[in-house]
Amino acid sequence: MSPKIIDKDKKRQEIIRAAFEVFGRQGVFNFKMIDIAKNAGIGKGTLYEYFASKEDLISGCFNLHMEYFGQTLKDKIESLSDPGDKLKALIELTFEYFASHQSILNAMFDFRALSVQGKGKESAFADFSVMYKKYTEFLASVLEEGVKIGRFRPLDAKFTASTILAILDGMMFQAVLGVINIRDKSIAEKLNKALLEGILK
Amino acid sequence: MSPKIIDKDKKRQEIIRAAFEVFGRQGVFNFKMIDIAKNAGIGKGTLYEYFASKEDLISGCFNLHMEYFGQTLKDKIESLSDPGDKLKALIELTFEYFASHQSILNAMFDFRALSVQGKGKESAFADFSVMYKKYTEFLASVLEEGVKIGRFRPLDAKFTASTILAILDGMMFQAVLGVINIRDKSIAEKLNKALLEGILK
Amino acid sequence: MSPKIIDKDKKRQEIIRAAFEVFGRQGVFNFKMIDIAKNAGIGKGTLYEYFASKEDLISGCFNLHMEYFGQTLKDKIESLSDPGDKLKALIELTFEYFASHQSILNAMFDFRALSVQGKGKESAFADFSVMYKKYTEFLASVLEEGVKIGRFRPLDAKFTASTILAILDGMMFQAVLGVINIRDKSIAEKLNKALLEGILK
Amino acid sequence: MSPKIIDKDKKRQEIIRAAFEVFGRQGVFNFKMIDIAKNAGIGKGTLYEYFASKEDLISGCFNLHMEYFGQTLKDKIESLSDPGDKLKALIELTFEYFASHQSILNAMFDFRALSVQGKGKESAFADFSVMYKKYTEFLASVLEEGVKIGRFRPLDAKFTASTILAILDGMMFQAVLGVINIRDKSIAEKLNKALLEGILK
DNA sequence: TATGAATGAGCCTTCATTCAT
DNA sequence: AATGAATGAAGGCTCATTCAT
Repeated sequence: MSPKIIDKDKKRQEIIRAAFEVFGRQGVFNFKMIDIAKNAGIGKGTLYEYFASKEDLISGCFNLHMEYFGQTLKDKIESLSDPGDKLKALIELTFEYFASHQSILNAMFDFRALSVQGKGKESAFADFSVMYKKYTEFLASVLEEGVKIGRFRPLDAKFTASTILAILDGMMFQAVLGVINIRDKSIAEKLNKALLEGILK
Repeated sequence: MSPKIIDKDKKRQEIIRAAFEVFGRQGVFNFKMIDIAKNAGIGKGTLYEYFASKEDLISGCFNLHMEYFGQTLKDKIESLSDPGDKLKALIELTFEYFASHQSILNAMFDFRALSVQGKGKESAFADFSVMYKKYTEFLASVLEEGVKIGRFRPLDAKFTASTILAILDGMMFQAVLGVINIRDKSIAEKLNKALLEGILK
Repeated sequence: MSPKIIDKDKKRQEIIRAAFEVFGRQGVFNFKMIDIAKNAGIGKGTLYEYFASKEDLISGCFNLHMEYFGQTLKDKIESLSDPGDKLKALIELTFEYFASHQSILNAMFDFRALSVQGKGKESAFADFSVMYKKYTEFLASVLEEGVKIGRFRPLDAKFTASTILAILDGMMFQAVLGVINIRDKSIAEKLNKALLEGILK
Repeated sequence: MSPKIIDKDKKRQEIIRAAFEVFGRQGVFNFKMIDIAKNAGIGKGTLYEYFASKEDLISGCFNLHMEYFGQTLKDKIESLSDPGDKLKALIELTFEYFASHQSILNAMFDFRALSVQGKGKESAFADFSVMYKKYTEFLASVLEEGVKIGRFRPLDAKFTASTILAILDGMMFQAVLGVINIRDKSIAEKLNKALLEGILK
């Protein structure tokens, strides 16, 4: 019975939520610690009870949501057996997830910039490419499975996986730019149709 | 049109070149003005003879290369008449351009982050989405032209254009992450093949 | 005079003991309140039940030990009648006291720095010079007594007292620096011998 | 012809001078960088053109004056040949130096506190005990020389050197406390007389 | 009484920009 | 035109102190 720990965890989550709001408004490169504190309704010093530094807070936000997004995908997709359904679900979930977490979506692209160089040297951001590799491999395994059971045409699984990820990624960025509307369900549908018609036998 | 003006322009270009080197090394979010001055072999104050501010320097770098890249595409593509060739050239040129300007590629993704919000309020970066729209429209017009002359199957030109851009964009990012090798010519080829087989009659 | 008061006093002493350990390790200028709380095995807030402020805690530590040291000297010296023995005892006791309270010795020199200026404005530290004057006067009275009864040669009591104190002080500092070993009994002996041979008839 | 270097050095000295004034007023433990900047009549940022950090400034001040004091002693004492004169000069010079640099004297005792522990871990302050050893050895060599040539009585050179240093040190501290007046020339004289009468044959 | 989570005043340090030379 | 010394606004982080439990 240690309610303090539960509170601590809740508060950490609440800070991360507040942080994403700030990221969405001011960007991951321009926000100040005080902005997040104010947005979370706490004092500046309190932030440092939950995060060791500004960088720790940023990577904490990133890690939490990558984990959460990954888990969301995993849970849904593992419940499906047909590789075609899996592919479809993957695309739909990605659109849905970021459609309902617009502020996280914006931040993701800042995280990507952070992950590539600069401060990210030794930090958790080094994992961005690891994450990409993992997703590509997962996608490739779905594709290979589909090919094996004769559900998909023969294809270069690795290349196709990479391409699908690229499309999703590129689309997300266009959503951030406001060029396309991620909430428009027809986009995911059209994408699914195009991909499946191009891949399915 | 005195020689001085030419010198000024040359020096500006030289500073931009030096800046991209620094961006590639330290990122667009972490570099200091002094870094670029040193890299360009000039004094700190001299930078301000050529750029009004740090932000002006960043957007100057961005704009110059977008212009240059756009011109490169335009020159090549306008010399072609077949929409299929145009599409092919677009993809190949994009890969080639960034394959031979790796440091610019890295910086582009930082520019994107900058363009979305934060400092970008009033700056030249607001044009990032404008540029995207322009490219999508251009691509769509190529596609529509191809459809009209019966070279491409009937398709949703706007959606397809958006998707192609997304693929290119996503691939570029994977290159930055080091997950794919942009210099590998077979990638552009495979992409072309897939797209054209999916689009061509 | 309830038992609670006794407990309070005990705990205060215990905190002071813990504080000196911390002083010895981290110095009187760098320690944090939390360090002492942890070292005393109590909560941060509890410190403030026993000391009104950080400065109060520091001066509390200082005062307690000056009192204790003063009392130790007094008890011993008042039991002696011969001024020569008194002088000898003073030197031996000083060496012994700090030899067996190394961490206090270290802290004393920090206290001295504190006492001179800075925070010391209104604080108990202003008494450092008062204490010095008192000791000099006491020492001078011993010397004068010795001169009066013909035990010491005629001498400038005030100056000699000041010099003896200076020697003790300077030696203590060399002990802190690790240049001499305060536990080496021969030092106090040599000092005594030199002083007494120089002072005694 | 590089006047800039000369200026830089001069300004560094000027900052150090201003710093000692501040040390004397506020102590080495309580001063703020802005205090020194204001006292030197420069901007806060300018300090960092001359010193890498607060700690660097402190140790810079300390080192400069130890060097200067050491040089002052050396110059004078090496010009003398008689060990008795050397000893006399050492004492007089020490009193004179700190009598005319009261603010430095105050700061020295803070430096000592710093040197013993805390921040001084890896810093230049670790040299305080080295300096002490050097002085003790120098003093011992003067004493041994005096004994050898029959100017001094036989004595324990190391112990006597240590004691003389202790007296000087202790006296300086009493001066800081305001218990004795360092400008009172009779003190150095009395000390010299006492020492020489005790040491000389 | 004991606690430790919360707080914010305060300070070191950075760095874009200016301007005298 | 070119420079770099000087600047000070700005912001991350610390830590003594408070106070609700």
